[in-house]
Amino acid sequence: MDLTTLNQEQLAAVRHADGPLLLLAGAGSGKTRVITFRIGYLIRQRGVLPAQLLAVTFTNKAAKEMKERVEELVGKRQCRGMIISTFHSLCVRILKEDIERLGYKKNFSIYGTADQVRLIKDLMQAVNVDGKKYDAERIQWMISDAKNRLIPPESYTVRYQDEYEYLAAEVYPKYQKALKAFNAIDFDDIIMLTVRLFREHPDVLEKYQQRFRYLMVDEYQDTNAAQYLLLRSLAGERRNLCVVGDDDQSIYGWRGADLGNILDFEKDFPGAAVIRLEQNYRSTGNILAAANAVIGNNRQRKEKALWTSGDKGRPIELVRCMDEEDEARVVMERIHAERFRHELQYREFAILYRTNVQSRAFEEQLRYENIPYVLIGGQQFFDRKEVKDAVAYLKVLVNRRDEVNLLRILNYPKRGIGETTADRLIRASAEGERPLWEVLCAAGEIEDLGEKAQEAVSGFVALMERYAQRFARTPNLADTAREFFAEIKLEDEIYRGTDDPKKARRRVENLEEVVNAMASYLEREEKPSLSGFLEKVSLLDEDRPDRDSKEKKLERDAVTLMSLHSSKGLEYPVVFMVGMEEEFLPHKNVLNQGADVEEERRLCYVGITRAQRQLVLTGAAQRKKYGQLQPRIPSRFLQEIPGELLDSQTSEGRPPASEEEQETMANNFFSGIRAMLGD
DNA sequence: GTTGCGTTTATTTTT
DNA sequence: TAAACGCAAC
Repeated sequence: MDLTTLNQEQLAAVRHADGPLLLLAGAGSGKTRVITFRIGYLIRQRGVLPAQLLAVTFTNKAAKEMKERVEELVGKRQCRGMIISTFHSLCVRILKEDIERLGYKKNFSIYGTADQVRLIKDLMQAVNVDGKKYDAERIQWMISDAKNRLIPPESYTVRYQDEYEYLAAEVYPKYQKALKAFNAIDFDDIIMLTVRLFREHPDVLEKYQQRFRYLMVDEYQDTNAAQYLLLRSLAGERRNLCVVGDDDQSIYGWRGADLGNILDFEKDFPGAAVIRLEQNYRSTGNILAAANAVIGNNRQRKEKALWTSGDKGRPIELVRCMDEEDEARVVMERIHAERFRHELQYREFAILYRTNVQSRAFEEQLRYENIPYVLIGGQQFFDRKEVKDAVAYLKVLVNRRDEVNLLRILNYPKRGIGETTADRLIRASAEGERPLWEVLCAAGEIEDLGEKAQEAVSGFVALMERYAQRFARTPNLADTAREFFAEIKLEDEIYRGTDDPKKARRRVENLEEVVNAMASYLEREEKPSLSGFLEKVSLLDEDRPDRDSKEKKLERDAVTLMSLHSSKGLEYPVVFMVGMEEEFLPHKNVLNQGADVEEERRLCYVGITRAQRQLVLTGAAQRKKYGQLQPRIPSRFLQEIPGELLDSQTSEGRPPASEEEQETMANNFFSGIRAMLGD
């Protein structure tokens, strides 16, 4: 650990051990390095025990990376007991320990958005009088928003008087009650319940305050009210809280992140030291100048400017294209040309866009040109129906009170428990105020159930009980799961229910991937359990297994495609920011709602600062939308970049066999040959 | 319980 | 344009 490699500010931050510290770290200022050095410094120089350290991040990826870097710095042995995790994993851990104090059982289910929406739909059906269809997702969003602001059901008040608010006010308490009856918690509860646990049971809080002597938080600008309170409680009197963040990179306001947390840190923690890291080690001068110019238009921010001791680099390219197809082609041409001229690998390119749907045109073109790529985000693996079905079975095995998932699998695959039977069971459950599972177990006692139905139900109960026991006994979870899915014939059901055989094949593969994910979980984990696996799945704590997973492990050389949001924290030698048009960036919805354009500008800033050497901005003059051509207007943020930094071009549409195109074709030819040779 | 057809509706970002 | 949904007919 060589402290002399740090600049003055970085060194000051590393050496600040006790008391609150606000580290304002601009993009590319070596922030992660400072955090890891600081952890190392505390352990090595200050004799802090690893178990007394807690570092919190937002994404599993960031947590994993930080952990690896610390281990590399101070040695794996010195890291034993140190916790570096996301807010959500940390809180699940805490809840696993003491949630019984709040009246839940330890085998609680974690509900993701899809589960939540399903439950809310059911509840709305029960409430709904006028037969009008309301958007359950919107209600889900409103409840989530309330939870992020720590508003419990009983305190939810209608402020704007729109019909959705009234509906939310009605549904929210029922929703929360149902969750508890199902022994389930949703994503927002993970944080909110932990805060409540600490507040209502000071002895529990004290336990953790005793343990965690030094707290560190990355991406502090993204914390919401609940997370803020959590940190505050944990920091306690000792106030050894070091937060790292950049108000200019706050892009999760829509998820309840409160920019006030970072802007008011000095007020919340009087006497806090403030250190700014403004020297940038990532990008060229031109790129930084553009970034500074754009973000300078925001009013709500702490004044700062990135600078570099390096040179200006190449100008930023701005390419005006005809339409989305043309845009994709332009990007491909650039990739080929850059790769050729500067001997770059595919993995050194990233294509960034505002919305996930924009990836499509690029994917098509990349596939057409045989360029390998990885797509980050988009349709989540665990959101696919077949995956959710499989996971639902496992969830019910662990927690039989989980009725959302119980109802999901009750008659899937078909086992003779039709709608009428299900309705009768549900009614019996409601009338007797007993959990649905108990009713199922006692199906024989329900008179209005036919003999056949009774048999079907008890068969299902027996099946679940049998496998619950097997899972509890065997260490070989993956094999048991495979057998389980085979026995209930999930695969057959997929083939039957999918007309396109190709799609069916895909889905079956996805089902297999669930078992594979479980197998790799078993390898990694010291004391594996079914509920442990489900926890990882719910928190998306695994590299998402998709059909590329094997190759991906070999660090495939591929172009990266992702949203601007997912790009935060990453860097690439060449970055394409595509779709630089009004209504994309800033996004249409933001404009309509008259909401915060500043957050969109920050998003733009995040994108620009991902680029190390070369930044290419593209936009289309027209674009197909819902099958119709629409004229497009260049993004207002482009005008905020000083003209002298830009090299503006117009794509020539399709020039008949230009030099560049010939080069493209030649490259395609060669990459085709390489592909044939198995390169 | 399923299939097929016509109609509607899109509209952001994710732990 | 495309996917998702509802409804009617099997």
